[in-house]
Amino acid sequence: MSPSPCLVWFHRDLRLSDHPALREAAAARRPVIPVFIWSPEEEGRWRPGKASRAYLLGSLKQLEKDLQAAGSRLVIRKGPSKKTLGELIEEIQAGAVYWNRRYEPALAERDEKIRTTLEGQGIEVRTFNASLLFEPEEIQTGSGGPYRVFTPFWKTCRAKPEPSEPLPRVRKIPSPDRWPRSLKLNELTLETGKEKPGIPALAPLRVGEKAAAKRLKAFLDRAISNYAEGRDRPDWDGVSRLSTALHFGEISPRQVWHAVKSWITTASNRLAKESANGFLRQLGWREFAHHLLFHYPHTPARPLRAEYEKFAWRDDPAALRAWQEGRTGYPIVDAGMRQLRETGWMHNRVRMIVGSFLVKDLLIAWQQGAEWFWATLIDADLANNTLGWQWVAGCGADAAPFFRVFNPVLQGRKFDPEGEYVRRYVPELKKLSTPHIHAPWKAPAKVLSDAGIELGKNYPAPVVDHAAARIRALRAYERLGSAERNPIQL
DNA sequence: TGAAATGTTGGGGCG
DNA sequence: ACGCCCCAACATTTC
Repeated sequence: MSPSPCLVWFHRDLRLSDHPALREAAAARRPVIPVFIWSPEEEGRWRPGKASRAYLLGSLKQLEKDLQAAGSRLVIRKGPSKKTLGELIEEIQAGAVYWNRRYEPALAERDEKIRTTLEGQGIEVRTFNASLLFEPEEIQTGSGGPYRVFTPFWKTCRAKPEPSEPLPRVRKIPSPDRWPRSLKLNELTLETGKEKPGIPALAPLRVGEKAAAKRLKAFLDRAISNYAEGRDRPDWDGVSRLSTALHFGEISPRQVWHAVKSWITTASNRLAKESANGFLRQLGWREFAHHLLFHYPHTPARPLRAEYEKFAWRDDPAALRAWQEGRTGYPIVDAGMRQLRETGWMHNRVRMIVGSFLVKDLLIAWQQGAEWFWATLIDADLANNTLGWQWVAGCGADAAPFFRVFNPVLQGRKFDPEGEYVRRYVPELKKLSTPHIHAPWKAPAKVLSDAGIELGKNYPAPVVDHAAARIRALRAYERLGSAERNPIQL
């Protein structure tokens, strides 16, 4: 009698290398059935947005091909996870289900319930860590609680044993005698959402596990040695751009970690080594984001610092739309927002600038920014998105103090000094000379007309005056502070 | 992973 | 020679 099949339930681990669930199942010499279940309603408000779904579709296509090359298939289903798994188990008489864990609160809870149910039915369940260097519970403060400040969090992580080496790629996957039925990928209708905006065009060659490995190699070959400077330069190709691949698990943080570590040992100069360590620290922020989300599950919607619940945000749909569409009149902000719409991605430095602008210059609630990013980013990740917005709004863990207001003109001049980034995404300003590129409203009339720009006609005048908006933001923050000191008695 | 306001210092012009 | 003022340049404080 042949051993019962094992289901390998794919989540955000769309790869064949360093995939513990698949590796263990394949090593057990029992038939393996890789399955992907589309059940977005189980993610509640934070079901994948439009851009994310478009990328997911591409990534699943690549995974299908890669599984086929290993002699296997990807079984695709949709419906409630527990019910769908139950049906599959029944159909193929599976004896085991393996998966790599997810840590988003709703999903972690769902998966634990499924585990309990399956185990109650006598099914073997094994789960693994494939998407973090350090799992949320294993890092604790001296008093046993979660961290709220990055530096001590990361220090504790670094004091632990190194993350384990990545597992080798699974090359041959044992097949069952009979495959269960499967949907076609396009039957998941991942691309048909009606909500705005449209989806970015994705080049298939840039999606999937192989593309992710290439991206990492290219980063190590070129940009990492100058990452200390390059990470802040949206006009350069100075960052890894691995966020999307990491979110979908086309590459694992362990793979990135060890590749960078070994690069450091071969690097010759001190600056390059420091740059690479700075990049590892960025992986630490990703860990920290997951740690926080796990321990403070309410934070995608509500501030970690409770006093910010009372902050008097403005409701301003017109300004919000101007921000979303890249029509604020501040070139660096508009360039970022248009890069986001056109490509589904934005440089991190610019994410901070546009975030600060929404929250502080426009005084619009950070949650509205988080929702827009969620809909438009191909790398949308609940942990990272939550941390980023709470950081910029000053209401999160280890956040920028509220009075730290980015000046979009100075930031533009500092990090896009030639204006190349602005000109790439805001073509109306293409002919404007560099000294004026970040503040067109201050350019002499002749300079503007020579560049073919008519403010308010083919490029907007600033939606707010930054100096005045900054003061307004500080006032709003001040009121929050005084309310805190002198709470209204009920 | 700011920026603006305010304070300090030191060189040079000048009476 | 000296004090005074101006004002960068830099440092510190404040928001």
